[in-house]
Amino acid sequence: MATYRILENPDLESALKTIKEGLMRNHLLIIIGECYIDYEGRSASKLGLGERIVIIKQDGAVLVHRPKGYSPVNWQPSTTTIEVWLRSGEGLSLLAVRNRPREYLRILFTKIFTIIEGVFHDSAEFVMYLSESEIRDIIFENPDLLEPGFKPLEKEKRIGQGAVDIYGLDSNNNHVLVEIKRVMGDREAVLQLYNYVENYKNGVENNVRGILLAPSFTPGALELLAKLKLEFKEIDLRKLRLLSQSSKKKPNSTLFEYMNEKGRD
Amino acid sequence: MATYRILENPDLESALKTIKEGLMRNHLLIIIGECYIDYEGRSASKLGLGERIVIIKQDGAVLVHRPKGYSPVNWQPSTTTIEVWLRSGEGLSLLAVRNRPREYLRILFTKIFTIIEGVFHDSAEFVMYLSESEIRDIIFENPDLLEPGFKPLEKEKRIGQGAVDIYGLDSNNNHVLVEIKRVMGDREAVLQLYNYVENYKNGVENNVRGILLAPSFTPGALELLAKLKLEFKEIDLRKLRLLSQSSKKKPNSTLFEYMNEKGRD
DNA sequence: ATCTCTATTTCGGGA
DNA sequence: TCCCGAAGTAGAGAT
Repeated sequence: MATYRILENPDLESALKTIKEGLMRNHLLIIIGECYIDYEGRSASKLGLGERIVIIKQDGAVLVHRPKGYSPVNWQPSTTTIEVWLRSGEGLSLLAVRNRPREYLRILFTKIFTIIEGVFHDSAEFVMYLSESEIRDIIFENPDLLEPGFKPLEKEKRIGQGAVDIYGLDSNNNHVLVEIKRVMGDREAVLQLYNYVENYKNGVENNVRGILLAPSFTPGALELLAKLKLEFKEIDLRKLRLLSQSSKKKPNSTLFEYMNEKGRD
Repeated sequence: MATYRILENPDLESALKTIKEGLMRNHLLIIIGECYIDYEGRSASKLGLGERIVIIKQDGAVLVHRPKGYSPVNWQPSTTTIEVWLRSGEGLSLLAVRNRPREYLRILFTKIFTIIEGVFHDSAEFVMYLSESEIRDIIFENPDLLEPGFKPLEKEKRIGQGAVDIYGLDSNNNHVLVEIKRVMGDREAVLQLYNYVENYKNGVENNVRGILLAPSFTPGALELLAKLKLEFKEIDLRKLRLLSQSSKKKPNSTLFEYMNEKGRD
């Protein structure tokens, strides 16, 4: 059960004390206040005064969120050291340093509105469906989805420095390299496939086909596929999801299914 | 100035009322509580019961954070509709729907520990230094950094569907296509350059050089560069940063510079 | 430790 | 609007 405390409108000394305690104990900290931010590392940035939410997670990750938008404006992934101190007459200073790559995130709070400090528990399992690797496995088990007579031989076959998703033989014993995309296939995906095919041709054979598998394709991708004499095939994610559900044991009933069954009302 | 309120240990009815008001007024909401989460859209996921921080931003973006890690476990970028209602005997249900792509995020709170609801202001300008486009501009202005006698002619020159960073002529009037990476150059960057060069050759000339500019290169990239007869050159980001600082008017003194000058103590 | 590739990538810019 | 490529991408998996 969560154990935490809330400080409202703390003076900076109390804020400092609370934040220091939280950091020492690897607690979660949510600091809401007015601050400046500077970052220097792989790049560098600065951000003027504004009201923000700063979250320091229990593993030391730091997030700075503005009132809008999905992305944090500044951040630090799980950091080795976070220090905090008072700068008399200016505010409360927080420095988060990451070692590899060496990066510095500095926050200067001029006002702190609220601090939440404590321990939160969350050990639930996170399950994600229909990742690319899952699609690859379904195609491997159901090779006719690619084309009749296709014989898949290897998943993640190393070719050069990379690995093609599926390698196999077609009904005429041509070598087939299959690159799979879970989202719309773009030029980048085509270039990836091209690289595998050229690499494989150089190494071994000449009768090599490259097939890009995706739910849809950008015009640029289709043009490039034609130019590079590569093939493509659309996959129907809905169909794959059904196959996936029928082939493996049903997961425990989810809230989502539950809600779907019951509806909202 | 921020205007907000904090509810501690609200019953679900009060929580519902506060969240509804916050949503109606496009306020920021931070909801800390115990919840289940299901997502369905481009992919699908489920997450069992655990203690989490849910942030609903003033533009409708939704973030669900676990106690650890940089990334939100579930989220919804700025959403069209968020609904919330009570499910008697079960908890408080929140549904965030995005239209393109169509995605559903459902959160069922079984307990709500704390809610923060209010308006926060942040109109400060965010400035980022040494983005790729900035590097491109510096090279364009200082072409000798690439090689003596290089004459840059065009930035972001369209070639096929993409655009090469810099196009120009070398001292022998060869066409030169320059692809710039701010981070370590990898195989993908080489393929990108290769694609531009081939496309340009087909279209026009034969004496076309392709040069990849990056602070460093992966072994795979170097191998591929050799194979495809493309060139590369290392750039020194520190040197570029100095050039950039001296060539353009100094930005206002930043907290970062200030701290550097003064030190921490 | 390094390299490669995925991601519910998100985001911004240009056609 | 779609498409393309950057990002302080982060994170996982393989070598």
